Amino acid sequence: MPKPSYHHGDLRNALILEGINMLHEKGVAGLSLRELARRLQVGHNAPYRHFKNKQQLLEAIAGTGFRRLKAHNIRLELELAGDPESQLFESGVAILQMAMEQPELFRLMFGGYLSLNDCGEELKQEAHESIESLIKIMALGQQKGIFNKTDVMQQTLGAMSMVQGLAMMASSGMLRQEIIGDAQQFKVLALQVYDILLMGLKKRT
Amino acid sequence: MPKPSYHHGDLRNALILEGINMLHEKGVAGLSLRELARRLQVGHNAPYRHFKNKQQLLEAIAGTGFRRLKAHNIRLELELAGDPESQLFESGVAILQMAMEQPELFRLMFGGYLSLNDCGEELKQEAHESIESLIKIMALGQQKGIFNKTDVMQQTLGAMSMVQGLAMMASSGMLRQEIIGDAQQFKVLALQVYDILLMGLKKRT
DNA sequence: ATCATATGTGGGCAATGTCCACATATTTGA
DNA sequence: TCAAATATGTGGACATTGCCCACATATGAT
Repeated sequence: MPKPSYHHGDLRNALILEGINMLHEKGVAGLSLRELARRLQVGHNAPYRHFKNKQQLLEAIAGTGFRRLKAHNIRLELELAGDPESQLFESGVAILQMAMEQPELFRLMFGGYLSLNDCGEELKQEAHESIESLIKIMALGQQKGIFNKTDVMQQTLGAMSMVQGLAMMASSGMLRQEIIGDAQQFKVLALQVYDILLMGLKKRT
Repeated sequence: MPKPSYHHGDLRNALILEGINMLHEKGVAGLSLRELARRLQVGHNAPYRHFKNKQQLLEAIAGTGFRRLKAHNIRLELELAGDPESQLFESGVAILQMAMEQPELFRLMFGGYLSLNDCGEELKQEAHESIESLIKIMALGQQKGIFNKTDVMQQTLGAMSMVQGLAMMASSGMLRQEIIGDAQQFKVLALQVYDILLMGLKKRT
């Protein structure tokens, strides 16, 4: 039975979902609560019953992204158990893919729109959890003698920096046209860049 | 003689300078043309005589940043001629410093606010020139047998990715508090991360 | 059935980006 | 030299936005 009723039923989720759409269409600056409400056939104030302000909706949207990354990483931990090198690669690929396919979401998550200092504790937690497995990967790699034995945090930060940097340049269009022609060419380049990281991390044999 | 006249005299530059101030105070989203005009004691439409829209002012501001980086890199080319390793390091330090001291400007330049695809040809050129010397550095390093002999673009992209990634995380507050306590600690961490990059680039001897 | 709470509605306000017509300097050039 | 073209600045206007308010209606507990 349809619900042409006063209440929407699941407005909170609908806001997040349609919010993601609008984010992809118009970027984070173009995401408007009022238009969101219009799209969902709802008064311009209804969103405020579910989110204190625009920032909080953005945080919720970013949260879905972080949870997706975390889920992916957990799957990798199972599927590639004991193979930190592959885990590192695949987890990097996932971020790259996200940056290419949903650049606006990626930028919302990692571009500093939510200062992560003054945003909800929940998002902070989710962001942290999304990279938690990376720390495990590096620790495992060191333990197995694959990666150089140094500060785990250093290596984690190094790996994150490299991947994030490449992803950010890809998503911000900095090398969309100048350097990359097609997706294939980008894949090759990304692989080569990954090699540099790996050489920097691996033990010299 | 003071000029209490109808015309401001050098509004365009004043807009850019005060724009940089407001950028640091309120971030790129909080930069408002109208408040800018108010601060400069000028009608709310005066800015439009010098910039077609807000985006164009942002491009001009970003341009100053790119020119500064370019100037710094050129100076390095002279001062550290023939020492690509030091050039690479110092040019990375400059970016890190910018990201820490003027995070909002850094994010404007590299955070994808100006899609770099649909922005003025001039800015594209300036952005490109600001990283041009990095390409020279890598080529020189390979030539001198310091860096691995592979695709120069690959190494350039790798180096940029690592530095940009670290800088972006630093400027976006992602590791402001979680990982870093004071500036000293960050410097150490940055140095360690740089080591990973260097090991990835250098020839195995 | 009643009342508290959750959810949605409309009005309103200040701020913003941008368009317009108009005003005033400055420069040009005949 | 002086009128006309151009550059620059002004105020008014409009749509849009985020967010606050009081009010309306639905839902759920007692």
